[in-house]
Amino acid sequence: MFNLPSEVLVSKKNILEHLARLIIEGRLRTDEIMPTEMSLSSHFGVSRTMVRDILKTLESKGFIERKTNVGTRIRSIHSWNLLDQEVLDWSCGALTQSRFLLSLLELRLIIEPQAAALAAVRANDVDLQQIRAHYQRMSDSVKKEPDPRAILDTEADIDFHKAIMKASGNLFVSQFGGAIRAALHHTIYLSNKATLDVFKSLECHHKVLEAIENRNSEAAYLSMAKVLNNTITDLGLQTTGLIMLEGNSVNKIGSFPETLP
Amino acid sequence: MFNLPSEVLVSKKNILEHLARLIIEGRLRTDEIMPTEMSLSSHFGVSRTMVRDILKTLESKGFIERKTNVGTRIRSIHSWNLLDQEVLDWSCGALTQSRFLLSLLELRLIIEPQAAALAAVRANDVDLQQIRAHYQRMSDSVKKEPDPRAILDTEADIDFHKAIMKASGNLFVSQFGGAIRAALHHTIYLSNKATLDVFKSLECHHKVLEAIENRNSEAAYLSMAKVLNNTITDLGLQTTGLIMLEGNSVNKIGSFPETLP
DNA sequence: AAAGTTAATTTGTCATACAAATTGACCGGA
DNA sequence: TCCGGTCAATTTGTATGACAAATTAACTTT
Repeated sequence: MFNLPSEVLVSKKNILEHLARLIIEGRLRTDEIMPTEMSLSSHFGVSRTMVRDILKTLESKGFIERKTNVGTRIRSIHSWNLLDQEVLDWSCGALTQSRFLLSLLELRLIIEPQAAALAAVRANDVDLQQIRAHYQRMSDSVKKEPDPRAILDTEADIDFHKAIMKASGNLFVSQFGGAIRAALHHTIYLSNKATLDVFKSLECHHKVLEAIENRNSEAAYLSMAKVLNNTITDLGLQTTGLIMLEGNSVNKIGSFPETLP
Repeated sequence: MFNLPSEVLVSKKNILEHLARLIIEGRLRTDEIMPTEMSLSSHFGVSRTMVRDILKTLESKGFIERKTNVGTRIRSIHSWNLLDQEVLDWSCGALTQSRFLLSLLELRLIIEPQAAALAAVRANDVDLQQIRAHYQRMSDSVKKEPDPRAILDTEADIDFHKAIMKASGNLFVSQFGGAIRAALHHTIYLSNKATLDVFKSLECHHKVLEAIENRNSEAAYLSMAKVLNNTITDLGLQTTGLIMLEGNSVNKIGSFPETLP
C-alpha cells in the first residue's frame, strides 16, 4: 500500500506526491489513521525529520489532521484545499471522473464572466496591454499552423484568462489562476484535440478582448460566457442549474435536478 | 521590528501570528529578505526546528519563498493564499481598509447567488433539513431579544450560508466557507450593529430558504443577491461593475470606472 | 462497577552535526 | 580590462538521538 513504485527514486517530492495520490484516489479512506512517523520513516528509508516535513505539507493542503498520541487522520474531501495549485495538479491526474472537471468548469462559468465584466470597467492601460499581448500570442500560435488541426498555445490561453482576472481589480478573483490552468490542462488531456474548433475559440476570445477594450462590461460578460460554453460543449458535457445571461434575456441553463453524492 | 509584544508569551502560535501580521501590515515589504533561521531562533529563544516549522507554515500561506543560501524572501500580496481561513482572520484584523471588505463582498456576490441557484436544483433532503435548521437558529436568536437592537446569531448565519454552498453540489463552491465567515465577522466589526436591520435581514434569508425548498433556482438567486446587497448598503458601501439579475431584467450595477492601485 | 492512577504510545520540541546549493570573492590568463 | 574558473563562506535542507507533552488504555483501588 505504502510502497513507492519501484522505478521512482526515494525523494521528498516523490514521497509527498505518492501519499497525496493515495489520499486523492481514496486508497487511504477518510478517518483512517496513517502509520506513525517512525514507521513511515523506516518504511521509506528517510529520516523522521523529513517525514514530519512531508506530513506538514499534507496538513497544509487539508489532507490530514494530526493529534498527539492519536496519529495522523485522513480528512474528508470537503476539507481539502482544492484550489491549491499542487492539489489541483495531483487531482487532475487522479480524478479522471468527469464530476471533477465539471465542477471546475462550473466554477469558471461563475467567476470568469463577472471577472471580464469587472475588467471592462476597471482595467488600466497596462492591464489592457497585457491582455492584448496574450491574445496576440494565442493568435500567432494558430496562424503558424494553418491547417485545421492547429493547436492553441495553452500557456498563452491561460495567461489571457489570468490577465483578465487580475484586471478585475478584485484581490480574491485573482486567486483562481490555478483553477484555470488545471481546467485547461485537463480539458486538453480529455479532448482528442481534433474536436476542438480553435478558430471559433480564437474568435470568441477576440470578442472578449474587444468588449473589454470598449469598456462594455455586458458584452465582456456575454462573450466570456460563450468562450466557456464552447469548451463545455466541445467536450460533450453539459452544465445545469446556473443562472446566466444570454443575449438580452435571463436564461436558466438546463432544468434537470441532479443530486450528487 | 521582530520583537514580540512584551505581554504575549513566546509560543509557536504567537510567533507565527506575529510574523504573519508583520507581512500583512506591510512592515516587512515585498522582496525583502528575512533574518536567517539561526538569528530568528536566537531572537525568539526557540529552536531552529521550530523556526523552520513556522516558516514552513508561512510558506504554505504564500507569504514567503525560501532558497538555499539566499534566505526567505517576502512575496507580494498576489501570491498570498487569501482564501485560507487563517490568512483571512489575520487580514481582517490588520487590513481595516475597506478595499479588502469590498473585495470580499464582491466575491460573495459573485459566488453565493449562483450557489443558491444550484442548491435549489440539487439539494437533497438532508441538505434542505440542515439549511432550514440553521435558519431556525437565526430566527430563534432574534425572537429571544424582541427589542429593535436584536442581534443575529452570527454562527448560525455563517452555517446557513455554508450549508447552501455545500448543497450546491459543486466541490469548489464549498471552499468559500472561510470567506463567508471572515466577511461576516468583519461586517459586524465595522458596523455599529444599530445600523443593521436584523428583521429585514431575517426576512430575506427566509425567502432564500423558501426558494430553495420550492426548487425555484431563479428566486433563490435573486433573494440571495438581495441578502448580500442589503449588507452592502447597510454598511454604506457600494459595488460597481458586476452583472447581476434583478427582478426580470438584466441590471448593470453602477457604471463608474474605478481604477484600483 | 466506577473512579482515579499509572504506564505506554505518539506527536511535539530541542540540540547538534553534516550535506547540498548558491553566492561572491579571489585568482589567473588572454 | 574582461572573462572564466576555482574555492571558501553562508544559508537552507536533512539526519540523528534525546526528551517533553499529551492522550489513550490498562490497571488498581475503593
